[in-house]
Amino acid sequence: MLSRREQDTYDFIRNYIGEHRQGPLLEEIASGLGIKSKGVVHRYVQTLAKAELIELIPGRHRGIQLPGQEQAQDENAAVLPLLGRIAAGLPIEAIADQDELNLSDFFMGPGRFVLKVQGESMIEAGILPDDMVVIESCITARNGEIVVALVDQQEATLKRFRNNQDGTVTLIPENSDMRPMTFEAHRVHIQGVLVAQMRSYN
Amino acid sequence: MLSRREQDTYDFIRNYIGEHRQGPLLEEIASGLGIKSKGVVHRYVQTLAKAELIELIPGRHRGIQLPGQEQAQDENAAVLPLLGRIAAGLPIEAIADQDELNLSDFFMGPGRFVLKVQGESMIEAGILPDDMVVIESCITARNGEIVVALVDQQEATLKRFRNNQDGTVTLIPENSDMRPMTFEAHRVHIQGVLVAQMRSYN
DNA sequence: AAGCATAGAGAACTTTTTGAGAACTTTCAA
DNA sequence: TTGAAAGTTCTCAAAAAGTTCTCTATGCTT
Repeated sequence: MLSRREQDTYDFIRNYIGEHRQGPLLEEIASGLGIKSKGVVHRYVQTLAKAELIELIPGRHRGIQLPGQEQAQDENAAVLPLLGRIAAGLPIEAIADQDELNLSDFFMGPGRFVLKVQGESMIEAGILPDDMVVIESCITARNGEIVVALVDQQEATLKRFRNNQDGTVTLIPENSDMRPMTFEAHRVHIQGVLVAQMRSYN
Repeated sequence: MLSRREQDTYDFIRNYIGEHRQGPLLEEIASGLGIKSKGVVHRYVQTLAKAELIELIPGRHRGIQLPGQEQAQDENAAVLPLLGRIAAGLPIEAIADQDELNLSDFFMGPGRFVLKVQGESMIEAGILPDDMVVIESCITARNGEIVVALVDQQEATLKRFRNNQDGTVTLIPENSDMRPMTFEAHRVHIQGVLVAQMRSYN
């Protein structure tokens, strides 16, 4: 847990980098926080680095970075820093460990493609309009999987899949305003199963 | 990471090549930057070459080039085929056009990191437990944005943000079972804003 | 009162960054 | 071919910035 001034220092650094695209000098932090001694700031910066909230290149002028920055300007290895777990319900723990999330591992695979979602039929499964869904091409699905299905060779839809074992299958929307639909199995062609989903807030 | 004068040198070179379609002399760079010693410029140029920001032919007069286009497209760009739109509500159109979705464009950016969601407080915004959220580090947010906020320097939570303009801010969970919480502004530190979300079904 | 954590000042020191310039080698065009 | 022009390699130095100290002060807890 950070003290008040450590938090101030952290906020200043992020603000500065957001504005200037480079790390601040210790003396810039000092004057920004109304501190006269860069030795004091150095102490705070070291604490932040130890908490892995920032990364720093020792000795280097302006050698303060935000985690993950170096990858961003490095190559386009699609890797993001994985900082920890965030409580979306009861607050649990603050930002902590250090790891990496490789986007390729997360999304890529043979026979996969992306579709953009229209409509709200899967909204209760957390799939919203304009989300992108990653589909792995295959022609069979297990019960409960979310699939892209073509009905009567005409309409591709994203639904939860159930095989009724009696020659019919049911496509279930995750939206209480909509009804599941049951078809004879031969009318329904599976195009693929949902393996991932992504959304951009821009 | 470049120092100030290294950056100046790089800017000058790119400017020069853009204008003259050939590399500058060391002495042209020197006079352009107000440096009297070409030895100094040589040192900067070597640094830029080591960082692969420029390419140079040793010894050659005007032997400074910008990196060729060959590195522009690279081998493991995380790209998935984008096949089209899928109807999650009423079935609309079948798989159609051909395009690409670049994962880097979708997710990457300076100062971004990933957190794993715990709890169900944002479930009605389509953010489920175990989803990964991409956060862009910043310390301010606009009303309505979803933010990672630290309350009393203890608890990092994902909530929708509202500034009440009276010295208080409200953090709003997207879950009708939970109540919005209002705090004095100084108790709440924004860690970043939500820019993307992803989920894997494995 | 003693001990501890936080906060700040400032001095002394080290390292990085920047610059000058001399001496040398290579390139290139007359 | 050859000499001026340009690139390369040094050394020296100073300014700027980071690092490491010690000292002081103020609360808070025990």
